[in-house]
Order: sequence, then C-alpha cells, then structure tokens
Amino acid sequence: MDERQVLEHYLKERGLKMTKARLLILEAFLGMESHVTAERLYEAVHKLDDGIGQATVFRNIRLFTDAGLAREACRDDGPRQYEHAWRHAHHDHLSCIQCGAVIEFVDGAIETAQQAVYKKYGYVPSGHRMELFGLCPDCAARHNSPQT
Amino acid sequence: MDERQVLEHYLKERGLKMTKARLLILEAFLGMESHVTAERLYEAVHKLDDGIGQATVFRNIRLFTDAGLAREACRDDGPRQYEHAWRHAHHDHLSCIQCGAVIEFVDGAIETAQQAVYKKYGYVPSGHRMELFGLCPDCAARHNSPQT
DNA sequence: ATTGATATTGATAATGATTATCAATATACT
DNA sequence: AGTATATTGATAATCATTATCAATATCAAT
Ligand SMILES: [Mn+2]
Ligand SMILES: [Mn+2]
Ligand SMILES: [Zn+2]
Ligand SMILES: [Zn+2]
Repeated sequence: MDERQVLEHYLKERGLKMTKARLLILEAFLGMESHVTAERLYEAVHKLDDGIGQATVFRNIRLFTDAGLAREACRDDGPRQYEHAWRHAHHDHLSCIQCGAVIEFVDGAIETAQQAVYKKYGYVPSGHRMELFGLCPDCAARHNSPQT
Repeated sequence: MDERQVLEHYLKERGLKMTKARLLILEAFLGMESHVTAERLYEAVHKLDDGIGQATVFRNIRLFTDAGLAREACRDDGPRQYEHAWRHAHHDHLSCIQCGAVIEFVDGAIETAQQAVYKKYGYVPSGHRMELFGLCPDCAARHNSPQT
C-alpha cells in the first residue's frame, strides 16, 4: 500500500473526495525532504500549478497528518514543520542551536525509560516529543577557536 | 540571593533600569503557579495596577527569561507558557491529552542516556525539551467505561 | 535636589501563521 | 446526465507576539 492508496482509503472511509489539487500537494510533499513548512510546500506546489491557493495547502497537509501520511516535527518556534510519517518510524531530534543542523535518532534506552515513567504515574502512552539542543561538532569547533 | 536581587543584578549589569511596573510584574509572576501564560500574568498584574499595559507584561516576562528567573515550559500549541526557573531545577513533562493534567518529573536513566546521545554525535549539550503524552489514570478509566 | 541622557512605558499598529467564511466549482454516486 | 455535497481560491478574521513612537520615569553625575 503506497501513500496515494493510503490517502484514497482514508478519503473513501469518510465520504471525502479526491481532487486534482489534493493529489498534486501529496506528490509535492512526497518529493520533498523532511521538515517541510506549509509555506515551502506551497512554493513547491505553486511551481507545478500556479492556480492552487495556499489555504488549500494548509488544509491538505493537515489532512495528510490526520491520515497518517505526515506528522508534526519538533518545532521550537516559528511555523509548523511536517515530516513524512508513512513508513517513517518515530524518532527524536538533536538540533544545533547555532546552524540549525538536525540529526534524527532513536535511542532504545530512552524509549524504555519513558515507558517506565508512564507506568510509574499510571498514564496510558500515546506518544512523545523530545528534542535535544546543543552545538554540532563544526559549530563547537568554530566557537572554541573564533578566528585562529 | 532572592529573585528580586537576581533581577536587580541582571539590570545593573547591562545598564537597564528597575521600574515600578517591572517589580510588580515580577511579584505577580512569583505569586503564580507554574505554567503561566503572558495573558494570565497580565490579568493578575492588572488586578494590582490597572494602568499597566500588556505589551509591558510581554516585554518583562521575556526579560525575566533572559535573566534566568523564568523559562519557557513545553507547549504544543497555543500561547507560550512560562514557569519559574530560579531555584527550580530542570524537569520534563507528562501530559494528559484529554484533561490537560501535567506531571513534572525527572528521570535519571533518561538524562544519562541523553548525554550518551550527545557524545555519540559529538554535540555539546545545551539543554533539551521532552514531553510525554498519554491518558491520565482518571481519563483512562473514563475512557474504558464510558457510561457504566 | 537638579540635570540630562536614555531606558521604559502604554497605546496602538503591524506582523506572521493559521483558520474561518463563502460563493463558485469539482467530484462521485445514482 | 443529474444531484447532493465536498472542495476550492480569495479574502477576511483571529491569535499571539513584536515593532513603533511620543511621553515619561529612572538613575548616575553634578
Ligand atoms: Mn524528523
Ligand atoms: Mn514545568
Ligand atoms: Zn551547528
Ligand atoms: Zn486526564
């Protein structure tokens, strides 16, 4: 089952309709790298068909999220960021506060410890978001030897 | 060194001035429980002195953050949330997606594992943010027995 | 205490991101 | 093809926050 089929199934299931715009936005999204903002997605879509309004892009990336094709990535501030969710497993982020470089990772020990926290407080897990901030190796080096 | 002294020190250090409004907003903030929004802080301040504008509240809670008296709490969406930072150690959040109940916790195993992740990728740690989502015990119970 | 340089304030406009509104149109069943 | 209704694009509205700016308060030096 590929992304288009997932969407078609999701739509049919609740009486929604497939449209030219919807499909185009999906294709644009699939062709972009992770951490896409609605604005950047709109720009990409606009190149393929300049008749598509940006409200439609906002509406549909949101729909894709409900359908399980996209998910909101960590964002500290600024516009919402989306990443692919279909066949893209959960992961957390390690971000450089200087240059913005982002590493995606999964750490077994952390995931296990998180389950223990849920258990301790009697909560039923539904998901989590974790972002580690720091200086990437390059920025750290530049930081320690400013103009040597 | 109490909060007021911290602020005074921070101000003097960079040629800024202490004002009536500034002090009032600080006192209001200190008198409120964690996870305060600028709007709620403004309401509290307004009761003490209705001549204080809300831009001033926005400006000063931001200043407190720079001064190390406040810090931004996790927020998924909606207005920015602040919590006390002076003599309030780092912690993470476990939130109920149904009723919004929030538990603050620190887990040694997670903190240790996070350091290992930093090391693995050669990043210099500067902080992190983690929020676990789920159903609190009450909401989970209500969810399993809707109207029994 | 008076002065003077300047940081601060309150009111309000502006911004940025997202959502709501709505008439026109496209879609998908029959 | 006909029909009910979901969708669209344009645009207005909303929400949280920041910028602008003239008037005022602060504070270190006289
Ligand atoms: Mn990611
Ligand atoms: Mn907290
Ligand atoms: Zn970097
Ligand atoms: Zn709950």
